[in-house]
Amino acid sequence: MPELPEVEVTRLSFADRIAGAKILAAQMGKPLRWPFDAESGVKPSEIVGRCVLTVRRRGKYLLLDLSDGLLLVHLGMSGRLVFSSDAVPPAGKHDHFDLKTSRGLLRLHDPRRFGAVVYAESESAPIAQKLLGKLGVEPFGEAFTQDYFYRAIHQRKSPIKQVLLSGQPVVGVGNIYASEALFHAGLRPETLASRISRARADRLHAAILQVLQNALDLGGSTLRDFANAHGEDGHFQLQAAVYDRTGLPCHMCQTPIKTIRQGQRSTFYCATCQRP
DNA sequence: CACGGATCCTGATGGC
DNA sequence: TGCCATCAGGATCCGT
Repeated sequence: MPELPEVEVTRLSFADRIAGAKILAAQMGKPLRWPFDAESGVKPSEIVGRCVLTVRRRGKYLLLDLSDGLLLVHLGMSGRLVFSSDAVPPAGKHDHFDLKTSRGLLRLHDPRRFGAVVYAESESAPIAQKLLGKLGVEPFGEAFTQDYFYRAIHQRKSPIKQVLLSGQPVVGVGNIYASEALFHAGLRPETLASRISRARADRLHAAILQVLQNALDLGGSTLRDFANAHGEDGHFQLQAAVYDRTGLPCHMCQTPIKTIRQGQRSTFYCATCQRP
């Protein structure tokens, strides 16, 4: 479910409220993508008594810095975090991680269980490096320049849509925003990344930033079940230009939006507004 | 090494 | 109603 905007919206919705909280209990439910103690050997109960200092984001991961060590949290496809200071109902069928703190309960709800909560001693620990080490640059970071982007995609032989999804040149762009960015850049998703001109790469670079920023401003996309940690929906989906609009008229030219399959994922585009 | 495909899991939806 | 196939916001692993 969550791409960069949704992860960042989630982070912003509870980071300040949990900062400084003391951990009173930590419990895992059903297994997630990786065990909590993968490579570290540290069990949930061992972080009791530590404090949550800050909540950062790297790509689609949330990093909870503890007074000792950190937690890497990933929402996968269907994950959602809820943070509440009020009385909270007992863990349900799809609640797979509870972090009880002095400021409230942080709970991971994740029906498909592609998400993860993993402990690492530090960002340089093997497990942290395994998960974060190969990520591309942050779209809103200084390293994401037009030069960098053009050179990076110029070396890639795959269709540009797949390159955006790979998290390689740049992190945070998932299935919704890849289609949206390509629409705003007027680029066909099947276009081989290596064949994109500098001028069009620049347009795509700008489109990625614009689409992600716009989604952030709107609180993310709520297609099925996304909500921030307060339980509030996002509104980006209401203005998606192509995503999930198969057969509906393009807002720019009225041509029906097309869907294709790329690497087991749906891609949406306008065959008139977007050129190879 | 870069690429494409299979894969993890549960639930919603649509056709018959 | 039931059954089956397909699809869903991710990303790793494995074979080529």
